[in-house]
Amino acid sequence: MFGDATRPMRADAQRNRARILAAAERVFAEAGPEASTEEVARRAGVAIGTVFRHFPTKHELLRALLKRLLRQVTDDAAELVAYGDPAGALFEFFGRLVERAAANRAVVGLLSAEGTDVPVGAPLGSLADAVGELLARAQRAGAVRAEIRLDEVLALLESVCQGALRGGWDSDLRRRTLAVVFAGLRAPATDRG
Amino acid sequence: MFGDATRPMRADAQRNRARILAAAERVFAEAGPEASTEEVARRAGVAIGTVFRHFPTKHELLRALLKRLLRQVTDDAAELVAYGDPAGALFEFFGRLVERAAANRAVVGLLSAEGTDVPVGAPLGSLADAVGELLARAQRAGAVRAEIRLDEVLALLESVCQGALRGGWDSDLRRRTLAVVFAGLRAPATDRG
Amino acid sequence: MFGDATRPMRADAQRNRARILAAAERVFAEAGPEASTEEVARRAGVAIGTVFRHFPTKHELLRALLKRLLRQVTDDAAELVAYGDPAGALFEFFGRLVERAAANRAVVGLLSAEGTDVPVGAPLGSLADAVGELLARAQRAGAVRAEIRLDEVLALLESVCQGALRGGWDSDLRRRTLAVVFAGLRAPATDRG
Amino acid sequence: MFGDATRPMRADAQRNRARILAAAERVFAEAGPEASTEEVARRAGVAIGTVFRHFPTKHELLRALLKRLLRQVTDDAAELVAYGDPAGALFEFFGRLVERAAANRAVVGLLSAEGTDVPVGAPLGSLADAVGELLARAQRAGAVRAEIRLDEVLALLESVCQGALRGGWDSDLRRRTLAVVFAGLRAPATDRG
DNA sequence: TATGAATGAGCCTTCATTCAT
DNA sequence: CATGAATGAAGGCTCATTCAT
Repeated sequence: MFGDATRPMRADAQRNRARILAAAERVFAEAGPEASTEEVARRAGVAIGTVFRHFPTKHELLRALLKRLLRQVTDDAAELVAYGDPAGALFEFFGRLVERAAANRAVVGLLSAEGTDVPVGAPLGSLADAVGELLARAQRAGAVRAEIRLDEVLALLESVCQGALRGGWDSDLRRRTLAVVFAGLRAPATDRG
Repeated sequence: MFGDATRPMRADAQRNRARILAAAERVFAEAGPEASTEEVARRAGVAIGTVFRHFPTKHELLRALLKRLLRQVTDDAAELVAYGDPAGALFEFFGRLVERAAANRAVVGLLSAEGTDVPVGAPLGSLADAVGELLARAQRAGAVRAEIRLDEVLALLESVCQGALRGGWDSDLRRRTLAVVFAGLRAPATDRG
Repeated sequence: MFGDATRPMRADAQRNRARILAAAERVFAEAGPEASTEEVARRAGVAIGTVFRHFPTKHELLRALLKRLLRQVTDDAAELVAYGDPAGALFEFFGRLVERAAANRAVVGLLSAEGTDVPVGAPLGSLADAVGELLARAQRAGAVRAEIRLDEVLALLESVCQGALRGGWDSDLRRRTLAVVFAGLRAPATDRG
Repeated sequence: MFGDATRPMRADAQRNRARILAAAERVFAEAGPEASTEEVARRAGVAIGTVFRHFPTKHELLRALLKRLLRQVTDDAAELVAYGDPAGALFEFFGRLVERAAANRAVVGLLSAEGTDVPVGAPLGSLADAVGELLARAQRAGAVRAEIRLDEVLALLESVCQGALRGGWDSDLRRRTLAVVFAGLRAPATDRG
């Protein structure tokens, strides 16, 4: 009657919620957002109804996943803004994100949120902001050419993530591919494209 | 049952086959491979049965499409090998392909054939060969750094195609994004990534 | 397991049972028997499990509701038998019941119990008895034609309840519709009542 | 290319469409609109896909059924307007409709279209018009009291249909119940309801 | 006893594929 | 050969009912 208004989630429910998210992450990472909710349930070891109790819609499940991922990624960027060396931080972030994308199809949907029907909304803006900050610092530190703009950096980010995901690159190829992109961002004044 | 082994395809059958491929190209270009086969039939102006008579499986239809596309693209590259100026040909090819991909979701599946469940097989090799030739010439002409290898060029190609497709870039963004990649391939000695 | 056979229900249990019935009445009155049990629980302010502890089946819950309603209605009739004026009591009862039905979808299921899969059983008999008594008195008082039999009165009762419920009649239409029925029951030229 | 634009439906398709409608009529007549489409398919002896090919939505199936029914009923009324004797036509129509409703739950939904989420639209107006015409003629012929209005006639119609459906009346009870209603419509001037 | 999470059968709908016409 | 109707396996989602807490 009185006491805490919203009780903490029951232990088993919390466990299941976590399991479902974990399963969903794996499933969608592997098969993309077309993967069936039933498969998620199977992988999580719960009945289909349980998935829908926690996420009333497949859409919501995806959103939850994407938001979590987005938060992680944004935090990653923010952390590099705070502590990283200005010159390398952008490149470091690039590398981390691409690596993550290679293992997680969902990351990719994240970056092309506009094209998906699973909009992540405002949080996506914060990622752009964070990357913008990394870019600005790198430029002030002279590590990236001044005329580079945020939108092409984001475009490159998205591209390489997509590529890494689809292409099944090994870590060496990933390194060399990124090296080219970094060289493109860094090169002093040679661009006569 | 008896008589000549393989008759040449009847005229109307051949016309239908072509129409179906054309329709499929448009449909999959617009809506991706998830588009329904029925829609392809509708657009081709034939009945669904006809589609399945020519391509016993949706899979096969996609394969046929991809092969055709691959051939076109490969021809494009070969032509540039033959007539283009060595220094700019690779970049020109890059630009053309990305542009095509932006308008054709199928092109993208093409380049990440390995990762998809629609393998294109050998023909993919010829594209790689042609691009390899373009790369070698560009490098001999001093337009691309010597240490760049074919696989990262292909990786970049695929990446930017994916990005252009998913991101819905306008032509300006496309130009600037490619400029960075080209700078990365070209830049003299700055790469210490 | 051991000890006294049937303990009187615990106070809080009894309170819950009442709350559930009240909530169910409101819910089913508004949304019909298709309304979800969960909604009943929500409205009653109890957990779904509690509903099923008191009524092991949705079916049983409906039966309980209908029986209660039936008792109320029957009491209504009995009261009119005892105190009402013979000539008008049947019509008064008719009017009250129809009004009730217009606001309570469940009442309707009640009267067509035979046709529903929620049989109310014996209690329905008492209603018929009470209405029979009202009819007999009205006939003795010369207010209703002698050849009218109980079953058609019940049939009319049910009909108009159904109609009022489904049709969403306003009170004026209800009055005029009942007027026709009453005119039909009343003796042709004898009515001076 | 030229020739008839819209070919007549293939024989088997037409047979199936008819079977589905027939099955649907039976199923919904028995179990109401909540009955499952799967059950309709089963009863029609076709696969579920076939039902949805003919009626892309359960809703559409219901609409088709209701419209057909409505047309039949309206035709019935129109015919009585044209050929029937003014005095008896309204009562004859009443009787026919109630009889039909007793065997068909759908008829009932038809009359309470407002309350359903399967609106039949304009056609419902024509039924009201036709009944209005029957009423006007009956009144001019002196067979029905002048102060009776169309809406209470429709209300009674709906009520008795509902009642007949739900109550499972036999033909004798139906006759006697209707007799009361007719008496109410006809009785000279006694109404003091 | 009460709670509310878990279950799983069942519903509507889509779509690749088959087959009678 | 072409047609297009029929098939039936999924897929997303709901809800009565059960059972661990």
